[in-house]
Amino acid sequence: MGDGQKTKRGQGDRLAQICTAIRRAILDRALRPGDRLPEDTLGERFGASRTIARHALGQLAAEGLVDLRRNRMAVVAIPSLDEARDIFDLRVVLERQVVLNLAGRLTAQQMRQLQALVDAEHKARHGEDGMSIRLATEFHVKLAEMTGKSILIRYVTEICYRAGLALSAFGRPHSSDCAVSEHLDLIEAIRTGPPEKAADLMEAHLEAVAGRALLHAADARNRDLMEILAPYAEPG
Amino acid sequence: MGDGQKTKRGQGDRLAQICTAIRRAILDRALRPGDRLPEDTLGERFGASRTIARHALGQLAAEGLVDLRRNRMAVVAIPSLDEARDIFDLRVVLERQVVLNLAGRLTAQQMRQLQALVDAEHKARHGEDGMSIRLATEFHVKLAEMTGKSILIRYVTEICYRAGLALSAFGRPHSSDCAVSEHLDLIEAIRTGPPEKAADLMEAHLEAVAGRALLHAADARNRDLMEILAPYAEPG
DNA sequence: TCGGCATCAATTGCATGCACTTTTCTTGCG
DNA sequence: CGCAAGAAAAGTGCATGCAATTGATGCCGA
Repeated sequence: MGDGQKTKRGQGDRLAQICTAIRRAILDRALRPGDRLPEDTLGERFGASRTIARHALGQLAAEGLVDLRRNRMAVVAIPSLDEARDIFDLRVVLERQVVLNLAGRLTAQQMRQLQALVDAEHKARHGEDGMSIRLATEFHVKLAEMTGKSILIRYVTEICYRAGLALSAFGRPHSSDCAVSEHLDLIEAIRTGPPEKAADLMEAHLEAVAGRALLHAADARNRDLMEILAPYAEPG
Repeated sequence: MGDGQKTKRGQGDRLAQICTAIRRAILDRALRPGDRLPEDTLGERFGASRTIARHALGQLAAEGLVDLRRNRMAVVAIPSLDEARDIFDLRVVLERQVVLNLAGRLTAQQMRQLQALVDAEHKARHGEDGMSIRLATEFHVKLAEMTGKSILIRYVTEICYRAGLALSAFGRPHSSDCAVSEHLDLIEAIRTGPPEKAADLMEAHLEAVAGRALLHAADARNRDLMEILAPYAEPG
């Protein structure tokens, strides 16, 4: 064992490896909407052949993180503003469910885990902005995982990543996307509060995030060309 | 044009073709939980190589319809009773959203489309039971599509298929899984009623379906071995 | 200088081949 | 007669090769 460097080690799942790497890169804004993802490059980077990279891109496309058009190079998905809104709308619904499932049932150990994640967020707050989306997402995903319901976990995880992508597309770079204190309040509400109240807090939290990021997004960028030109289309 | 039979025609997407074929087969109960899905056979059946079949299986696994374990043959997923319950729980939440989106906004044409689907269900009612799940599912999926929200559409579609699989695993063969009249009531409620009321009706409808199928499922089959043997474990 | 067109490098789509793993069948033994 | 060990068959995991498509480059005429 402890052999050289590549041939037999993580052999297990380079596919999953590629997927998670790309997901993380998207949350970190290292990959931004529209960025190209050539199969060769991907495969080469991870010591796999195009076959694997291709398969990974297929999975990511199924998750809505990658756009895959025939005979064209794969690109990181470019969410429209409407899609972004729909994503956050549904995210609210799903995460409300998470909170309803969890309210009043957190074990001490789970509390500790969540606390640790929030601490990490707090520390990273002093660093660059890029990591904040990822850490915030990890918090929300961990919450979902605590429900133990695999379907809910999968959907929440997926939609959190897509929301992160939307934030990357529309959020202002320096906006504090997920206020750390809000996560703390959330934990407290889930631990003590009545389920409905905790769920409402989650809803408010997510609305706040979406609001901060998307409210005036149309002013800032990515507007449809039609929309941009509309005012200029009047005769005279 | 009008060439022979295979080489250049549907070339476009044999992958999607395989996926939809398997999905339909699952809803029709032609494929049942645990059925084997060898790559070769699949590819051969659809005039594609294993590469494509493999990719298709990957997609279906991502949707939760197929179980994919390393070096083992793919099988149609075998939902546990808990999973089945979680699926229906989340399905209720998602389809409530669909109804809330649609309530009071159906166009005349949309009404006609839904009516047509219910008619088809009514006709098939006289035929064998197998088709009823698929037609009922098509009704629910069509409703989701009418929201125009791609994320909602994707999740509802997926969860409907998984629910169909759960029904296939636990539902009694002769149970009328989706009462046709309930779908009619649903349409009416969505057209006229206040959103919340329509959503409640959808919830009641789905609870009824799940209840009919899953309530006593544990009595009928698929019990855990531990559970089965528990009464016999007493000493003496 | 600019737009259209041919050529070419880069890239995807897919099948096939080979190594390895699992499953099934067979055969010999208790 | 059952059953376990081993051999053969079937199947998966993955890389690579080749044809087809695309996007870019450069050329030429206006």
